[in-house]
Amino acid sequence: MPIPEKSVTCKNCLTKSECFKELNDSQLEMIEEGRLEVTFNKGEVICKQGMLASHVIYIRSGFVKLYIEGNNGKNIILTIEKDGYLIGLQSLFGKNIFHYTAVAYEETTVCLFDMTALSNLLELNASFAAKLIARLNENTIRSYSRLFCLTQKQSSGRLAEILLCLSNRIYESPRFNLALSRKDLAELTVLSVESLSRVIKEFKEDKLIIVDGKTIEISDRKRLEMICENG
Amino acid sequence: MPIPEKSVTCKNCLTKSECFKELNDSQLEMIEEGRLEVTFNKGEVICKQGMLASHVIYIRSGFVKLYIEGNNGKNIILTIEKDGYLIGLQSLFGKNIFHYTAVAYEETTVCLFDMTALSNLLELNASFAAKLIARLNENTIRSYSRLFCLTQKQSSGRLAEILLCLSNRIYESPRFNLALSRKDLAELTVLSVESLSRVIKEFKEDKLIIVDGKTIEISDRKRLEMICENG
DNA sequence: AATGAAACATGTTTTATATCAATTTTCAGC
DNA sequence: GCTGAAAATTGATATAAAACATGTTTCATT
Repeated sequence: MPIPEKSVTCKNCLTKSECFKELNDSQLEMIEEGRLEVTFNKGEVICKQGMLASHVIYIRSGFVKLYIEGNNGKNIILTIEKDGYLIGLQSLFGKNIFHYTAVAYEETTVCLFDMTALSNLLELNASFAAKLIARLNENTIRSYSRLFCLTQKQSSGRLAEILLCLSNRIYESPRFNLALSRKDLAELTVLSVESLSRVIKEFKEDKLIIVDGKTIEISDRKRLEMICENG
Repeated sequence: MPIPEKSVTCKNCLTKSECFKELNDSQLEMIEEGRLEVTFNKGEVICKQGMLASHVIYIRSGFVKLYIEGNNGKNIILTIEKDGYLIGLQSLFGKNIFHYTAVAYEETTVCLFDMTALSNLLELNASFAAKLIARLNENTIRSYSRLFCLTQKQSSGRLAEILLCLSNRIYESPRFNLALSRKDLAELTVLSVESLSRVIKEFKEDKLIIVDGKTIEISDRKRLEMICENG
C-alpha cells in the first residue's frame, strides 16, 4: 500500500473522492487551504463522539470502524469503511459535533477539510451538493439494512452478512487477510466472542468458508448468500 | 384536526415544511406545478418499498410508520413520523426507488412533489439544499440511535425509549391517546406481543406509567428516562 | 342486551444466545 | 526454540425473550 506523499495537493490527488471530482480547480484550492493530513496507527481514535466536528475527515488509505458509544461500554458499530469515505458528513448543517467515534482498524491516513469551507462549496457548486447528498443517502440506506440485519436475523445470518460485506465492499475479493480479531467480528455481528466462534466453526464444517489463520476464503458464496437472505 | 382544503397552494400553505420556507414564490410555483394531494385511511400503504420513487411525499397531517420489508414477513420499523416529514428524500440522487414502505397509522393527508422538480430546486437554491441536508442528517442520526437502542438495550429499555419518543416527538405531551395497538408497539420495540404486554404490566406496577384504555400517561418521567438510559 | 371476533393478558415451555469456566492455540519477545 | 500473555476455542450453565396455550377483556354488529 503506497503511502501518499505530503506534497500531493487536492488538485493533483489521484485518490480523490468521487464528490471532489465535481470541483473545479479554484474550488479545489478552497478546500486545499487549511487542509490537514494525518496518519493514525491501528487502534487510534480518529474522531470522538461528542467532540466538535470542525472538519470532515476523508479516508485516504486505511480501514476504520464508526461506532456509537453508550453507557457501560455498550457500543454499536454503525459501519466499517475504507479509503474514499467521508467521516462527519452527518454533522453538516446540524448540531456541530461528531455523532460517532471512528477508530482505525489498521494504519490509516486521512485528510481533514474545514467543515465551513465545505458548506460554502455546497452553495457554489450544485453538482457537488448532489453528489454529497447521494453519498449521505447511500450511507443511510446501508444503515437501514444493518438495522434490519441486526434485529431480524439470528447469529448465522448476521455473520453471513458481515462476511459478504467484507468480501464485497471492503476487501473486494472472495479471499482476504482479515485485519479483524474475533472480538472485532463479534462487535460487528453483535454476538459474544464465544457465540461467534461457534458460528464460524459451523460455517467451516458446512464448507461455506475456509479459514487459515487470519485468512478467510468464501468457498460457497451462493449458500452464504442464502443464509444471509433467510437467516 | 382540521383537514386542509384542496384549494390551498404551496404559496399560502400554513403547514409548510421548514425546508420549503427557504423557497421564494417562483420556486414555490415550480413545486406547486404537478403537485398532488391525497388522503390515506388508517392502515393504507402510502409508498411501497421497491416502487419507483417519482415523488417525494410530504406529510401534511397524520401519523405514519416507515418500515423495511424482509423475507417471511420480517419487517423492521425504521421510524414513526407525523406532519412535516418528507418521505422518500433518501431516494434523491440515488437509486430511484423507495427504500422502505410507509403505512398510515391513522387518516393521513399528503402532498406529492415531483422528485425531479425538487432536485432542480436544489440546484437553484443553496439554502434549500442546506435545509434538506440538515433534515436528512437529522433522520440519519435518529436511525443510528434506534440501531443502538434495539441492539444494546433489553425489553424495558426499548419500551421506555419508545414511550418517551411518542410523548416527546410525536404527541408532544406526557399524556396521549395511543393510536397504536399492542401489535404496533411490539413491532416498534421489536418484542413479541406477549413480552411487550409483560413489560407494560411491569411499568404499570412500578408506577412509571398510568394506562387507562388507549390512554397512556407517563407518570414518572425521570425514572423512565433512567431505564431508557441504562436498560 | 346478546354474540362473535379481535385484542390483550397471563401462565408454561422452549430456544437462542450470553455468561462462566476451562483448555488450546497463536504469537511476540527474549 | 522457549515462555508467557493474549486470543481463540470448546463445554457447561444461565437467562431473556420467543413461542405456545389458554383465559379474559374490549368492542363492533346485530
